[in-house]
Amino acid sequence: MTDSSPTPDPSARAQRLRTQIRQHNYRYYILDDPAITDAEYDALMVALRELESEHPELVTPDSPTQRVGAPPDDGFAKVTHETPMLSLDNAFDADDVRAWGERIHRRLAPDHDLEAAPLAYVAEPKVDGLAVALVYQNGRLTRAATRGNGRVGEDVTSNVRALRSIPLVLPADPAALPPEITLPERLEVRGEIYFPLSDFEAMNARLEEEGKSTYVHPRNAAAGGLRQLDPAITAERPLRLFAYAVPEPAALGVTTQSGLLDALRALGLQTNPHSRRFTDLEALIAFAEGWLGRRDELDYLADGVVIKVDSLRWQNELGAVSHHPRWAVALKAPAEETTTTVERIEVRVGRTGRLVPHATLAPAQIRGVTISQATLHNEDYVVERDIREGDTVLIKRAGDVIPQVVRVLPDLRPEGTTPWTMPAICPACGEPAERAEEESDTYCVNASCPAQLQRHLEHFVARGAMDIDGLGIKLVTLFIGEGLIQGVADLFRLKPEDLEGREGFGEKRIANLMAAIDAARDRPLGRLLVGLGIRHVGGTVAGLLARRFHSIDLLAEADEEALAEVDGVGPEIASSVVAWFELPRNRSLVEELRELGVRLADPEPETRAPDDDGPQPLADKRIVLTGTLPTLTRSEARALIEQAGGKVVGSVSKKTDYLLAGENAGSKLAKAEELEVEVVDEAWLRGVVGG
DNA sequence: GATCCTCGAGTTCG
DNA sequence: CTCGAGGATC
Repeated sequence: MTDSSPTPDPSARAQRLRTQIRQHNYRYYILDDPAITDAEYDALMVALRELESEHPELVTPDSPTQRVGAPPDDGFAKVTHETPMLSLDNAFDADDVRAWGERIHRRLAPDHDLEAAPLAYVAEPKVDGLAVALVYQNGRLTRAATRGNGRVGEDVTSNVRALRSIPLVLPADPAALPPEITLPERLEVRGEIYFPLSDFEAMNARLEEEGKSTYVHPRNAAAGGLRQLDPAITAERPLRLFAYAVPEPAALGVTTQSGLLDALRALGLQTNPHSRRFTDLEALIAFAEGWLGRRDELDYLADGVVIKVDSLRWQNELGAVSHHPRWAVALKAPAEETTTTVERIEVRVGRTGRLVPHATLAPAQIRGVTISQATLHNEDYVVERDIREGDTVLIKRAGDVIPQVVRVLPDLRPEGTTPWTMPAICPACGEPAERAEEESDTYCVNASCPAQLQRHLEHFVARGAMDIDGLGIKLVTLFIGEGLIQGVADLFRLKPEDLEGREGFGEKRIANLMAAIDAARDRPLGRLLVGLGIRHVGGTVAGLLARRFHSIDLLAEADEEALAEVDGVGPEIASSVVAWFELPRNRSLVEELRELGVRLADPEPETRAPDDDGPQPLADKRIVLTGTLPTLTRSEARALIEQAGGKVVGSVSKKTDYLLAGENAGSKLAKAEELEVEVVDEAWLRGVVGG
């Protein structure tokens, strides 16, 4: 065996074994050049384990034997990502990529001579796996979290620690680390965890042999593996990671995406071996399209090719919109399509009264998932494609998720079909339906339409609105069916006696439900406004209105002009709000809710006038943010500014009052100086807002 | 008037 | 996730 000369000192011997094992992991996973057989590797592990069990005091938390720790006891803790994990903008063909290239050139051109220093890009196949964020503190893996919704993910540290392909310690091989790369105290690495296809097939073959059920999709198997409550099971799945991003790359001493990938590799993390740098976008497109056609040569599922601007400085200047960076785009592989037949087209009624045509399909498989329904959106969608009952249609899963009818195959149309038409009446209540001239949607305008009422109640109790725990679609349906409730106000009139003696309603459940309804009386105004279902008023707009008006009475009195003064509210939303409060039935609903003890106002700080948010030192000031601030994130700075009455705008112009600049400020700083805009820093902001 | 971005609403399957 | 449409900005 490799460790053939045991030293008398167990501590030194343990050290040596650990180093050997780490090096073999590194060779196996990163260099793809194993120096020993699996059996030899296992023997090293056995030796280390024996040594550690004889000398428990020698066990260190980062020892390879400690990968599988205690299973988490209940579920997974939530982790908030300090820098949100954004998704990628999609391109569906080469022209979309060209348009993206032109957009970023247009954005950078005013401030830079792009002729002299052409943009470079980095492209690599896009792995269809699970995005994760790994945190290394002083080189030790201390936390691993899933992407989740981008802002909050799940803590899967103990599971990720169980994966041999992910180093517990960085650098994995100090000798291979070039001197110019510095390991910061805290390093967050982002990447994609995936199930290699060869291993996936082997696992399925084994499961089948054992008579167990197999996995349909490698991503599900990888996700299932990561979310095992028992990390020992995770350890059996040979999941791998491609690292591709670091939220704060400056700390690593790199200036480009390609340099970042080199650094990650030098630290011992695997990166996509097919990553390539281009200065010619056309050459890159050829490369990307090449991979789209040869996806099956890869040992992982790829759903496209990721393209990024190479320069981190330019990435920084391009910035991001709310859910994707401007400096990257994913050229998506065409979604897998298949054919099926339309069994029926029916029309459903949404809570707004919108009539939505819907196709029931003969069940069809796409990538192992059975599709049996698809939305047809609106009248135009069906009529333009001339989709009829009985038709054979091409379907796909848009974004690999939402079933979509792409087009009809007219040659396969049976005899005797008739074109589909939007019904003139609401299928639920039979009242006439209306479609405004310039709109694509048809509405049932009957305010007492039972379908709308049902949807409305479901919405009222849902998360995001009044959030009544334990009250969902099922109970709403039951309560309406039994005549217990006819509108949202009736929810607050429910008494325990109404439910007693019903099947499934024990004492405990009734008490819980009553408590949940009671708790809903005290929701913030914004949530109540969401629940009321005013057209164009969702979570965001409701929050804006609540912040400005504080109470439903003041909101009800506001005219269109006053409403449109709120940033984010224009004429459409304003008129929709006014129209809602003009209806007598809505006014009386508000009165009923008031009598039933539902809170209709947000508490105001004592010293405040109704339309004052406290001191407004930055009232009407327009401020641009640039660079990295010492302690505040961009969104925190934005929140502070807005709280003080200021407005954060995207680009420097004559109308800008201040430029709030941090480190690595780029063109905005130059522009501000040119336009003689006052440049300020974080300390100034804290001073002004009294922070 | 064009362009970019954000928001609301409805959406499927496991 | 996708669609359509509203709003901000230049």
